[in-house]
Amino acid sequence: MSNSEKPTRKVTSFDVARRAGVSRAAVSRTFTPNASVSPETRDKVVKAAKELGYRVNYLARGLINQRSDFVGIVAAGMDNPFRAMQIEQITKNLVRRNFRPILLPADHGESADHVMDQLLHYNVSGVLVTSDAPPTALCAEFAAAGVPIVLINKADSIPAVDRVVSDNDTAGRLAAATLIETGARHLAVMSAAAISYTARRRQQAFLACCHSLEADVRVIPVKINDYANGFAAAAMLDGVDGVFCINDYMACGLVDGLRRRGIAIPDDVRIVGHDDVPQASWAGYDLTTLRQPCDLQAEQAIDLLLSRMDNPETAERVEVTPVSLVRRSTA
Amino acid sequence: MSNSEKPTRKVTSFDVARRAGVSRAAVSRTFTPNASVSPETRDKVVKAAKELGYRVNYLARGLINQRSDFVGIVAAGMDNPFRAMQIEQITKNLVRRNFRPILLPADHGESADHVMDQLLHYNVSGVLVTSDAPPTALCAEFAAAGVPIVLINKADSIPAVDRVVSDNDTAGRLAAATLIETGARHLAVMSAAAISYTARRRQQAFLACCHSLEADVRVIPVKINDYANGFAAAAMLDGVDGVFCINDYMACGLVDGLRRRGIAIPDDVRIVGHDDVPQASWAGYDLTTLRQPCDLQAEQAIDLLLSRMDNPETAERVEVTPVSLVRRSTA
DNA sequence: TCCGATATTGCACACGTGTACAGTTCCACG
DNA sequence: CGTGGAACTGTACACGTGTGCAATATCGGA
Repeated sequence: MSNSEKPTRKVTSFDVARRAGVSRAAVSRTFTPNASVSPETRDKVVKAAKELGYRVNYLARGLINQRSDFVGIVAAGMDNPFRAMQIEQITKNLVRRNFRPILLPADHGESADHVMDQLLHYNVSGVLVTSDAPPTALCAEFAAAGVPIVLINKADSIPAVDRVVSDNDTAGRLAAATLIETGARHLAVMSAAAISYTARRRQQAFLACCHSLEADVRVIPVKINDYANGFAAAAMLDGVDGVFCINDYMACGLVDGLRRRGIAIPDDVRIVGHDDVPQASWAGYDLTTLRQPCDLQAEQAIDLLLSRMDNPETAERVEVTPVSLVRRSTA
Repeated sequence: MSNSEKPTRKVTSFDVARRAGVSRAAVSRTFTPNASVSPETRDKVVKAAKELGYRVNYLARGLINQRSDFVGIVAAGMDNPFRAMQIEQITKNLVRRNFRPILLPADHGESADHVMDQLLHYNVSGVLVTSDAPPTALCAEFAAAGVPIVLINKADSIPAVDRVVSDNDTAGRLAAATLIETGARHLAVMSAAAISYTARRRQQAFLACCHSLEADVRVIPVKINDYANGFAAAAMLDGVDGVFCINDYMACGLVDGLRRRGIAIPDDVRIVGHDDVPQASWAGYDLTTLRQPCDLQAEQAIDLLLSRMDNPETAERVEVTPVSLVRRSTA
């Protein structure tokens, strides 16, 4: 209908004010919660805004408010299906709470620092980190800028940085107990402990529990906790009849590797994974595993973020995500 | 070392200017590419900036430049592993080009509109959409605001909206040819054609090719193109010995469902999937499938975004992502 | 020495918004 | 009718930055 209106300047609150016959402040107040505007002027403003297609410029608002609606998510290893679940839950939760998630992949080594450095340019309200833990110096810069950081399943204590960790101790204990209970006598744990805090922690808990039960245990080292390494590790299981895989991603590989070699699951080898990835419940795997409720974990992490936004001076907190055993057919 | 410096005001270009003994404009020019600053003042500014921990406020910069570094990604169905790959490639590509991806999940019906509406508040440089196509009215608003939109694998033509679509025609043809070539005589295609443009298109191409070859074909309707529906559909294959699954996600379900019923693959039933998801190459599936190179697809989509940013007035373009057959053991 | 051209600098304005402050209106109550 | 207070409105400033314009400094050549 309307002709081509080339010089479509961005419509501002000033335009709306003029059209509604009020001051620009009235427009601002109309779109600011808990501001004082009479119903009549509000109506006039809303009407004019709708006619003009006006939207508040959140960048300008963030400038004046000293805080934006952005939350950074720093993630690595997105090939792991668990990471996909995690990111989905986190982003949905953030959007539900009216934040905008800005997602930064940080795979190759030092890029995590670089990428987080970028975030300091945007007045983000907070940062969630699921990749390697950022260096302490950088964390200090965020703290100085008043930007809370929450680490998910990562690393040891850093000053002024909150953390959410899944209950790795219980996980290790449950894994050992389940394997033994289902008949395993020669246990093993598979993990690239050097890489990840989580892997290291679960491995330790598993070993500790096995030792306390005086069970026979070995460590099967892998380079990375992924499918390929799990598959390859099937060749290194002589004399083992029960394996705890640090995550399901790797466990799927192990299952396929064992089948390829004609080894029966769970009769010859029992397997317990971790995470309860979607593939774990696929009929092809039907993996006994430890469920890590990443919807709850996302909730916890974002709660921590908000509470530190409100009072930044509190001591760092650690929230533990509960773990529960999901019994399926591999153990 | 330094004492607790509570009133840590955000450090601005003004602070840097004072410390370096220059004007604020000099600071701005130092951090603006292709600006005119002498090497000496630049050095002074850089030194002062480092000492103070100064970072350019990109929100303010975006305000003055009328454009931010943000690119919106609207995605649905993140449980599908292909979506995870897609998002990983897109975000990595964007970050490499110095954009910040803001990821908005849009699963439940109308929320895509709502979520995209939010983006108009942020002066985003562009939007990539992999969920359902946004309504035409909304697209017009983006066009008016000068914000390019690129649809990935979605919907039909919308004015001023560029698209990237994978080569669905070739996919359907290759699938049919491969199934027949490997001995199938009674074909079927599985897809929730009502839901998705891509599914509809691939199905059509497959049927057309079968008809032209005078092969026996059926359509097996499902509600959603996911694992569970693929698994359940294994019960509906009487007399079928070759199936084209619209995506690998569903194909994995079908494979597991058939195995459960004792049906041999590929001897009794041949299967061709689509996407070449990571699971397709897992030993447990070893799926013959059509590879859709989503790294290339991301590149194409972002190229379209950039080229429309430069000249917004051009007619809408459609880029086709090539598809290639990956022969594995299911066909 | 003088002059024109070039490189560099600072001033001042603009981007679009939130809100303190003072001023105005209006109403209820004495 | 007078008055106090509540509700509302507009003015003016602030947020942190990029850049046009004019002014100044520098330099090479005649």
